[in-house]
Amino acid sequence: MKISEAAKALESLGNETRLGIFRTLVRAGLDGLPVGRLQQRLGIPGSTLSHHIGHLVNCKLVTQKREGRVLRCTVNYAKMNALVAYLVKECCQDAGGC
Amino acid sequence: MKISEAAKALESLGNETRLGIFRTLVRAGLDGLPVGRLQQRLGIPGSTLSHHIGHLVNCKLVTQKREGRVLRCTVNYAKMNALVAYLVKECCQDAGGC
DNA sequence: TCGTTATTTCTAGTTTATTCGAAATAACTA
DNA sequence: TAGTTATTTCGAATAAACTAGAAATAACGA
Repeated sequence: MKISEAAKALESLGNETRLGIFRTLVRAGLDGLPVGRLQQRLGIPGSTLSHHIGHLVNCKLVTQKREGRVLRCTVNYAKMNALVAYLVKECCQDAGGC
Repeated sequence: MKISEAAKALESLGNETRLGIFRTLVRAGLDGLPVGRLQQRLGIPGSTLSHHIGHLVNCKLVTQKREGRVLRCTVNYAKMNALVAYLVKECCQDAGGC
């Protein structure tokens, strides 16, 4: 993983609204949640929510799949794992507690 | 760790310049590096560098200790570990690959 | 005390992000 | 096709972040 890619993903998670969206999706498990359900749970205006989801999708932390009228959002665990692996590998070397 | 705290740390690392600073400090190991040495290595103007280091210090990912004329920066591994732990615990639950 | 080195704080210009209403698009159902 | 629901895109306002020169502060040595 390149540093620019990691920074992009970290930046995405580094916004409380987006981290909240992401965490909600994580808690929803492998099935994820439709955008509308996220909106219900988080109480964010649609356009704002869509903007933030777009951010997460753009850096591949979240994927979307259309199911009829509904767009289902799911955490991309592979990407998340790669990010954590990057942090541990590139940014925790030589650490006492790592 | 509260979500706001995690978001703040992630936001800090979510900037390529700061992630570069952080990674350089990690690679410097437990001794860290003085600000001036970071400046030499990264080629960033002093005021800009200071601004970014301040950001990292503010969210406690980096600590600073004065040694005479020099300010030595060191990675706060405990904080970094806590952040990674947060990501794994709060944001990787129910994951296939976690 | 004066000069030098190391670093921060101040200030301001420029860019980028956030927010959300309104309008547009997509997909279904009657 | 018309109506309805789900979601995005557009547009524009506000806020925040980034950058870096210049001035200020801190610590040392002569």
